[in-house]
Amino acid sequence: MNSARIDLRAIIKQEGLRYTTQREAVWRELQSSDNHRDAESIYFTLRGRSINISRATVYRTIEILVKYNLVRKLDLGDGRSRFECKLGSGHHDHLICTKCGRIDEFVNDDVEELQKSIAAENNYVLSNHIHQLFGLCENCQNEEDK
Amino acid sequence: MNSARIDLRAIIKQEGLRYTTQREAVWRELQSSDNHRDAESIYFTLRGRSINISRATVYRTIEILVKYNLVRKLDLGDGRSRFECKLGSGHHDHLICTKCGRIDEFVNDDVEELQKSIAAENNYVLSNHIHQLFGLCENCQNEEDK
DNA sequence: CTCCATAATGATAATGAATCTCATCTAATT
DNA sequence: AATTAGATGAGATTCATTATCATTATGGAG
Ligand SMILES: [Zn+2]
Ligand SMILES: [Zn+2]
Ligand SMILES: [Zn+2]
Ligand SMILES: [Zn+2]
Repeated sequence: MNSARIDLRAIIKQEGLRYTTQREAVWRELQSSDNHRDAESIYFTLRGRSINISRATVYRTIEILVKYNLVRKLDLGDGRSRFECKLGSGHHDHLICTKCGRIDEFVNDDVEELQKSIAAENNYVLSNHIHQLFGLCENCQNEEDK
Repeated sequence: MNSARIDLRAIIKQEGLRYTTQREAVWRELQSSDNHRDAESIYFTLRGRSINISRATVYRTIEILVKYNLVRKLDLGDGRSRFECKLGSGHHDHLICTKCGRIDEFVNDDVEELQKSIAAENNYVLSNHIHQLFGLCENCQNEEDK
């Protein structure tokens, strides 16, 4: 339910930080809407709801959410960071349509295992990875036929 | 040997473009030095060799090299693009040390096959992918023990 | 070799995402 | 209500990259 909201307040408090309307708004927005949002989009959505917030605060709040592992930061290669709420979904990677920008998610345990062995072979201790597949989604393939 | 240089001249000419000293210099620099160079590094190296070139021309030349598939553009997540000459090495992906910035390369055909099946399952026609593993390299792990 | 059209270059301004500054505001406790 | 330190907003700043445009130089024609 809204355990998520409670989570943020608890974390915020525990760290001696303050639970502000701006922080709550960004967190709710990231939870309730589609994932893979960029900062500008969050900023405009909240402004459109008459919530008083600045770009700087959007960025600062997201930074906190990422720090406390509630939000994942994505670099999809288009110059702006995207963010997705980590509640309610496990680790996944992304398929991105180069034509329409559609983003799909995939989970593949075999690849995850191979990543571990690649790291081991190269004497790396892994912390994270980026795995993104770019191409044409089904819709955009069909439009190519015209 | 220098078939590469000939390649560029041929491509340049074929497109009705002009083979300038700046374009040759950038291409030679990318061929002769370590891979994973950023534009600024190429700019300064060439200036250091008394080659007259501007940042804009470095970027413009790299754009051409990427367009004609001689150079691959990498986004390693640190805010600046890296470039690597595609001659003399097949497709590979990267391991990146988050502490010292070291970059290693890996080739894994099993992963490449899995990428194809993931794309097929999701009805995507793949064009390319980004696969980067981040962690601590061997040296940096040892320094952690201090 | 010289001329010429035009592609290419360089200096600089502009862009855009993200961060920083700092005066002002406000959450949270007393 | 007063207090205080953390949080905010407006605007400046940074940094990589791109755009502008006057000047330069390539490469083909003659
Ligand atoms: Zn599409
Ligand atoms: Zn996702
Ligand atoms: Zn290292
Ligand atoms: Zn490489």
